[in-house]
Amino acid sequence: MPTDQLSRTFAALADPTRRDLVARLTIGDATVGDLAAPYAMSLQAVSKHLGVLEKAGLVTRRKQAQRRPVHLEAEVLAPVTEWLETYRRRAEERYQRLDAVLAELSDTQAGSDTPATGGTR
Amino acid sequence: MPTDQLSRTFAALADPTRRDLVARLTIGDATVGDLAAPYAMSLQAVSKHLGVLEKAGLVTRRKQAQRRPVHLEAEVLAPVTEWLETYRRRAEERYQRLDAVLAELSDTQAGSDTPATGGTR
DNA sequence: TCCGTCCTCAACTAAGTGGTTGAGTAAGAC
DNA sequence: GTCTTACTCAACCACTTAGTTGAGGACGGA
Repeated sequence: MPTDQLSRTFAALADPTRRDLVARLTIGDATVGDLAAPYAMSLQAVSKHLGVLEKAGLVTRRKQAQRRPVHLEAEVLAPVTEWLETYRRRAEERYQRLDAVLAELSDTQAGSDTPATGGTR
Repeated sequence: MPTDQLSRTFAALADPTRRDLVARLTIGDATVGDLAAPYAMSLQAVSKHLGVLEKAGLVTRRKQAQRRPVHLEAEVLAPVTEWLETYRRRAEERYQRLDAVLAELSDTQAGSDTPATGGTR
């Protein structure tokens, strides 16, 4: 896994179990045992998943006696959303420019019967 | 890598080279060779990266003589953004409820020394 | 027809992932 | 003290990933 922050966050969310953990943590903090209960995998496996989320900064673990309550740090989702929105928007703008060009082209064609001069494609 | 769509998309974006490819493709379609040029890795490696993006549905490849122009399918970013926004919002709502509880608690403390008679506000 | 360009496929390697089990640690309960 | 709970750490496994090199296919140009 590459070491940059955005990559770590994307990678952390590229697993259904970890996304489910994040989803459940929006309800409230929970201990490792509570979190692990619903899954058909060992507690250790879930602890590892939490480790991945922790390295990505998505989650922090407090100490409370033997418990280790897990807390969601939802702010770090923001840069990810931002990246996605930036490029989705950029792509959309490009389509709109393209549509405009096509519209102009078909106007030209409609206006005269001479075939388009600059026929690309 | 798990086989569900959302996981594939997150995983595809969890690599800086692939994110850069997506970013550059918002400018416009490009051939594999053009895309590979700036990177310090083989053409084959870039072709593999494009394969990953293609499996995630983020990209399609046309045939045009020997060229294989790559096209970005930006719509598939939407479900990812949606997932992120859903849970970011859910977490935020929880914080606001928590803040409200805390505010009420400190109001009660500040307002009188007799314990709260009823919910103020 | 042969040649060069553009690209994919196949095989391999090193490193990382997601799971397992077993052992160990820290802290409250008795 | 001893026991139990809640968890982490370490070693191991099968599998995937990101890169490499080498070979080859498809197509346009001379």
